[in-house]
Parts: sequence; C-alpha cells; structure tokens
Amino acid sequence: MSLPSRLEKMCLDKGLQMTGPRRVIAAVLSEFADHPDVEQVHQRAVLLDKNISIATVYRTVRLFEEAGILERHDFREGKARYEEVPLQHHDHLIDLKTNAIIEFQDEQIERIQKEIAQKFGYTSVDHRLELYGIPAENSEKK
Amino acid sequence: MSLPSRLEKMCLDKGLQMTGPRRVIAAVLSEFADHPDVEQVHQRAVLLDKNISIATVYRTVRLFEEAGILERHDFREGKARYEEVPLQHHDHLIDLKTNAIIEFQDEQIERIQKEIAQKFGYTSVDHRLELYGIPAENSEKK
DNA sequence: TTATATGCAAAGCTTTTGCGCTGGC
DNA sequence: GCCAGCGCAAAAGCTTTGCATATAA
Repeated sequence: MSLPSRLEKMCLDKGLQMTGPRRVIAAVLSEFADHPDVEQVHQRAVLLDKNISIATVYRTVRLFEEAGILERHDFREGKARYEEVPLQHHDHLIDLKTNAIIEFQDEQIERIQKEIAQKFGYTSVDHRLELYGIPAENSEKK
Repeated sequence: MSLPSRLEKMCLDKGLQMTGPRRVIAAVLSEFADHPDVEQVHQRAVLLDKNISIATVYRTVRLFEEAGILERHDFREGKARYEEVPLQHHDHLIDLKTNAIIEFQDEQIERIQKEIAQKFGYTSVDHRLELYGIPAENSEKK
C-alpha cells in the first residue's frame, strides 16, 4: 500500500490532485481484478483508512471515470460496477448460474461494430457488449 | 383504442389476466415504436385512463418482461426503457448528440457471439450490444 | 494561503411494496 | 364471491449534494 498503484500513476498523468482517499481508492481498484460495486470499493478502502466515506467513493469513481481511467459497467443488477480501464479492450460474458464474469476479446466484433456505425453515418466512440450464458450441458464444468 | 393491440394478443397467448390498465398499457406500448421509459408509458396511459397509477405501470412492465413480451433496455441514463419484443432481433446504436436510438441487425455479429459463448463452454441465452456514436461530420469538425 | 476535497447527513430518483379496496372471471 | 389486481403512499436501494471542516499544493 505504499507503492503508487497503476491507477495512481494514471491519475498523476491526468493532473488529478492526489489526496489520501484518492490514493487509497486507486490502490484498491488496482489491486483487485474483479468488478467491484461502490459498496465493495468502500469496504476495501475502509480497511486502509477507516475515515473514508461512501460519498467520497462515489465522487472519486465518477471523477476517475470522467478522466477515462475507470470503466463503469452495469450488469443488470441496478447498481454500477467498476474496473480499471484495461490495457487491452475486452467485453464480458456473464455466467447466469454463478454470476462469474469472463472477459474476452474479439477482433472481428470490434471491426464490425465500427463498420456498422460508419454505415449509419456515425463515428463509434464507445460500445457495450455483454453476453449472458449458462454452462453448456455437454462440456466440463469449471 | 378499442382494437386489441399486438401486445394484448401476446398477453392472451400467455394466459395473463387482461384488466383495464393492462389493456391500456399494452396498447400504449404497441402504438409507439420508440423506447419509452416508465414515466412516459404512464403519461401516455393516463391519457386513456386517468386513474392508472405509476405503480401499476411498474408492475405491468415487469410482468410483461417476465412473460417475454417486452424487452427492457438500459441506455445508461439511470432508468429503464421498454419496447415490444421485436419480430426480428436487433441491437441499438445510440446517438450521443441527440439521444436518437437507431435499430440495426447484423447476422455476422449474432453468429460470432454464439461462437464466443461456445468457446468458453456456455450456451448463449441473451446478449446486449449497444454502440454509442456521434454524427460523423461532427467528429471531423472537432 | 487558498482553492479543492472530504465527511456527514439530508435529499433525489427510480423502483418496489404493504394495505385496504376494486373488479375480472 | 374470490382472488388477483389496483391505487395510494410509504419505503427501499443506489447515488448525488449542501455545508462546514480539513487538506493538498
């Protein structure tokens, strides 16, 4: 918790003021490779600094998202989940049985998406692709 | 407003009890080809029956969604939007400048999505693909 | 020092729910 | 007549915000 996290470095690149709470929240988000919701981020942050309030977590993840260093996801649960902007873009496959989240990349899909936007006269600035699946019967379970 | 809407027929097929409010909400959702949120559905329903409450609209769209005759969308506005389950599946391109919603279909993407799920040992039961774009000429100007 | 960030609590928004009454079947 | 559905209002769940204080630069 003393070394600056990858996210903290990105904050500095963006010229964000690095306060105590922001450093802790950045560290927490860098450390975990899952997709925590705000309450989970807060719970983890409080372990490092028990004074951090949930309001600050909300303000900070919004700030980080607007700075382009965090991605917000909504997996249809009525609340947001966050992850570091990944080095390489990926989409998500959600296991409806276990709620596991599997990340994947597909060049073809990325290319076709751009083409579709172009076809309608748009420049694609963002997209969201989520697959919802159940374990196939005839393959081994994880 | 006296003829049964397409949605009302689908309700009957599913064995849902057709009350006054449900008939009105089904008609309203069948009549408009856009993607109204719950408040808009309610506003339109009230024109036909001023006693319909927003609670009933919430209950009804949830019922319809669970019956598989309505699709719920979340276009990152913090509230749900609904549309009739379409005759042919389509995805959405959202114009970030005007909030226009453009529907499109792409066979290739559908096929690749199934393949990806398979590759990870899943059967794809649902997916969500949204493209967010800005008009191409605008992006040139900036 | 001075602007910005924080903590706390209150409020905002969308959505759900408890309850007594209404109305389809 | 019964039981599901309805309207109303209250509440739940997530998120934002006003304000006084604390802190980074």
